[in-house]
Amino acid sequence: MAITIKHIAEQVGVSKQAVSYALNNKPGQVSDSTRKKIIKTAQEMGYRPNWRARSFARKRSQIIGLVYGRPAHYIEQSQLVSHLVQRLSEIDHELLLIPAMGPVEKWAHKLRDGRVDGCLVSHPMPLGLDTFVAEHQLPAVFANLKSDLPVPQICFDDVTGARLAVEHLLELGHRRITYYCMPKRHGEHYSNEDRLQTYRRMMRKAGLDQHVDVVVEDQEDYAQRLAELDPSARPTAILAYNDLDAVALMRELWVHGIEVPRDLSLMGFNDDVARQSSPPLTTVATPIEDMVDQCVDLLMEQIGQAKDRPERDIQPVVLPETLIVRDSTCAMPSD
Amino acid sequence: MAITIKHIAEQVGVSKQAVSYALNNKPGQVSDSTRKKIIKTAQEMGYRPNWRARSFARKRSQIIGLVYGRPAHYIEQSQLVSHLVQRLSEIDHELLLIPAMGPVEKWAHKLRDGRVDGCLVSHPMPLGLDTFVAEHQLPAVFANLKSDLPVPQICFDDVTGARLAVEHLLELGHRRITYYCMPKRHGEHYSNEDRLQTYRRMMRKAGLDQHVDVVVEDQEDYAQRLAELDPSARPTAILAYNDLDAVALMRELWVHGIEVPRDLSLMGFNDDVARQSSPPLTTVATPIEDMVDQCVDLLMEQIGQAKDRPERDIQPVVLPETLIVRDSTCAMPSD
DNA sequence: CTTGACGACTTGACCGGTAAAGGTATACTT
DNA sequence: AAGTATACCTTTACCGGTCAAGTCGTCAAG
Repeated sequence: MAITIKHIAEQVGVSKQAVSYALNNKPGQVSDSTRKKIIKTAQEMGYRPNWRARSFARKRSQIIGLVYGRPAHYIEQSQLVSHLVQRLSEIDHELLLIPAMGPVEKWAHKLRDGRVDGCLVSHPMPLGLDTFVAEHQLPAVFANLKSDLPVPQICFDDVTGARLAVEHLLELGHRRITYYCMPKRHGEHYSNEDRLQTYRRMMRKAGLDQHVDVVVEDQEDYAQRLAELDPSARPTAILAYNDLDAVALMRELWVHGIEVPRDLSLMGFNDDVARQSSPPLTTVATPIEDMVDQCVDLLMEQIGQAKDRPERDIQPVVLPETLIVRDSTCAMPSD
Repeated sequence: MAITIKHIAEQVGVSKQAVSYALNNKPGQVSDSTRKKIIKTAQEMGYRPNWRARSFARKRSQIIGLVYGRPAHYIEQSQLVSHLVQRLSEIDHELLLIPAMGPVEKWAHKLRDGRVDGCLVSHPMPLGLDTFVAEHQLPAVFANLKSDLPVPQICFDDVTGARLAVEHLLELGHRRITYYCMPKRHGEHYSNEDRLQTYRRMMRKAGLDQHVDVVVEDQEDYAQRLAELDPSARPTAILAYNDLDAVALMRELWVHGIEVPRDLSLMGFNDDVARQSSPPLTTVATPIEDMVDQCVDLLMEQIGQAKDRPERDIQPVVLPETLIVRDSTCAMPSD
């Protein structure tokens, strides 16, 4: 049987409430001497506040939910999760994983029934969650997601990021540049759209319309097809939608005898697994940690003001992306 | 203001308790007609049980904690986490991440104060946690960890796994085989010990004592040193402690002009990132999903019987490992 | 006709904290 | 000396469920 404040109260000879005051450091409610006595006894008895009772009474669980879609994306998210946990622990909060499977109604109630104080929604956005959040005015932040609804959201400047990427490849002398991404799946990341559009615009501007070659494919097939092409017809550079796809493609290319960057320059986005590949991938970094920090701040702000609710101002925050040049891209041989 | 059972009770014209009975499908306490009426009203009013109140009253949170050490290990754990979440959701539970930083006393109380019903401890084991768990008889399972204390634990058969690996390399004709691992850090995985010992034993048995060359090093340095060695003195095969280290080493080797498997066969353990490398890594798979399943079962068993506590029988469960041959190992040129 | 069993509720207490209002004594005004 | 502020504690109620015991008809058995 665990120790409760009642036990301490009896032991010290004061009321429950006095103990509560003392242990919560409420100022001016308890004399210093009794406070010390109470704290000492609590420590001696090994008291730990019952977390369930406390969150019930306080109407706050100190838990933040992370809502996310397909579990396969976990690797991509490991940075996010790890930094998020870190950040939350600094403010004495914890992270609950809330997989979003099936229709919103099936699981979204978990965000309203008190198990979490607020939530962070991560890519890919479960269909209809923005509606749900807006409707119930839930404390939530959409991380790296875009929604038209007035929900707090933080995302990256993919337009600039893609511009940097294309510029990098152009500067290296590449002309046959392909944008590469996987088929669009339900709830797909908006980033792809922005990156793709920017790529197209940049290519057009550079007068390379005829080779605006966008591929949405299956990896193995694609590598095979590239290998069969005559090198003079093959793209000399590929800009992949993200690092994970880029690295996977790099492997397939290797299998088919195309070596990066000797035969083909390849780059990705996100700077997540980019460092692990051979060769290390040139990429456009998305500052995940900054994003997490901002998400947490925004979320705490919402939770704090939960009562007054002075209509939240929903300015989507946009974070900058930066080019990181590694070894998977190189200049065209000057011929 | 959220709907509570009290509201429903008033609406239907019955007592709170009747509503509770009806909604929890307690048999023989409520007539079918009122039950239906209650359920219908609850649905109409959009009732959702207050999760905080419920877990307080039931003394059960339906939350399982995942205790883990250094956050850097997150990638390795993504399979575990993703499958664990999946599995828990099937039994209506959720996963809370509990990072173990600093001394046990600082955070282990979280496992006792009711925020989780039980926990799964993952690699690396926080120092002293087994003692804590044993002492307080907490519902917990140590996943892929070994402890001498009587705590429930599930781990892999690393002896057999390492044997398979070495046999594989020997069969390919390799003789200069090196076991490669990173310097031992606090709370290091026991697997390394078992794998290393088995490697040594196998090599001795094969009469290759003189070349029992175990390296514990820094990656970049090591690749450099290998590159500087004369190929005839260099190991022809490296068995890395895990895939992550193996892949990282592969990259460094590539940088220094040593190509896998042409110049050197390389393999790892775990089959986590093995498929992503170029070339795909030969590895010894550790069946994470099986492990998770067993962990969950074991944990639920403990939680269920929490009251009677018929002294738990602590038989460490051992799961088999299997060899997966991919493209990073090949036969020695027959000379 | 009584007794007992049972089904279908209701009542009151309780989980372990917290919030708010309610005493006292002491000190400080005026 | 009466009024009032203040410091320090206690009392009571409450959060929203659940548990266990109690009530009250009804119906069957004795």
